[in-house]
Amino acid sequence: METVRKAGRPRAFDPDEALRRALMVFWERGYEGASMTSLQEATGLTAPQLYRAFESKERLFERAVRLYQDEYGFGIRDGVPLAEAVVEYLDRAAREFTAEPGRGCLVSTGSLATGQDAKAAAAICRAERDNALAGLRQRIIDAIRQGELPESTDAEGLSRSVGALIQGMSVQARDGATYEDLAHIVTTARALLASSTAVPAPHWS
Amino acid sequence: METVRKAGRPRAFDPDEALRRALMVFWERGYEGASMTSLQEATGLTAPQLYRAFESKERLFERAVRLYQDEYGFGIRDGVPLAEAVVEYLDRAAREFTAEPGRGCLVSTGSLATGQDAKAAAAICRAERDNALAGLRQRIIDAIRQGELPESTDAEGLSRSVGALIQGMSVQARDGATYEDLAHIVTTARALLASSTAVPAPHWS
DNA sequence: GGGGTATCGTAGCGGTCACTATGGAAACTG
DNA sequence: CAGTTTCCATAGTGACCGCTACGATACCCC
Repeated sequence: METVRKAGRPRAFDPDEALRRALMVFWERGYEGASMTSLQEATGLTAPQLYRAFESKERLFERAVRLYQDEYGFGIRDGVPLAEAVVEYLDRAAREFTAEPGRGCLVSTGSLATGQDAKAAAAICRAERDNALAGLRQRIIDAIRQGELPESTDAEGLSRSVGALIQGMSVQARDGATYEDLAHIVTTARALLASSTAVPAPHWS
Repeated sequence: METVRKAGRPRAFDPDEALRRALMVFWERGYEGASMTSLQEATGLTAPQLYRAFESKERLFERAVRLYQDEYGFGIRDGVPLAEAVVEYLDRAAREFTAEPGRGCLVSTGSLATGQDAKAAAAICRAERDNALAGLRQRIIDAIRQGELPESTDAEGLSRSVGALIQGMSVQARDGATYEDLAHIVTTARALLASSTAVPAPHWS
């Protein structure tokens, strides 16, 4: 996958590196809180450089969300009982949301606004949230079908609850919660899952 | 508490009514999404009228949050087992967050941004969230002390989890979830509380 | 070298933001 | 009545927003 040489003056910066830095700004400040000026400062680029490379703030955010999913995103792990995988999922979220103080999740809390500028960004995040929730629900449905969870399990309720815990952890992380704070939520959720799981709970402490 | 007549031209509008309408705008669009222009349109007032009555957008928001707590806020009910009261709390939140489509909670999701303008608003909301979380935790600690919940209950974890569910429900409500959607979360939380409650669960269906 | 092309840096676009200066109007007091 | 006080409506303010026009510059191909 060589970058093909083309006519014209070559650009004097690495777009991937710029995107990575822009992501950090969006992650820290949210979509609306990240002004183009702050993005220019973080990337060390001028406005036209950013616009030629990424077209608009909205598209830049879209790319940043995609990079976020690729680099920092995570899903429910396969090959282990679902209850265990979900707890791992929550724990990884708790760690990541608090890796930098006051960070949270780019998708969960990076854009909830209904301002004119942020409407597109909010739609992007909403779509990602909806997608994650749907995937989680499907995983639970499959687990029920395979006898991993009792027939009586409310897949809709369990997926929405786990999603809500993630989103709530993101809010609390932005409010300054540490990993130790959020770990309490993970532990509580473990109990919830254990109580709704037919198979005996694994040997975690 | 009569409003005392004073010298000077009387104002031609009802500040309480204006505040009430401003609250609705903040609730629907969040702090940053609610521009002064939109607030003027919603209240039918001019900018100087709003500024004379409320000093600044930030103070207006502060007053709106206070009115929100007074009019729409709710707490954990006394006089019933805590587990039941918490479920009621969650259910009322679910109903309120979805009473208007895409509304959610003013305090939970009305301001998470770190933009320059919204910093004060974010601090107000964060303080309210911290306060609510502390109150919830205290209620749980008291319940444990009174034998209503088992000694082994993790008060920090339970309060943060319930708080996270509220915040997550707010996110999902803003994403378009209906009461029926969120009711699944309430039901799931009921199971969580039942499993961690020493006293037998009440006779709800 | 010359033409084509895409980037560069400078400078600034129109628009919206929260907010206010100003002068007149409407109530009070004495 | 005059004097005082407070609110009214009009018409802006400067700052910042996302974004771009423009002429110069640096690479490719022929």
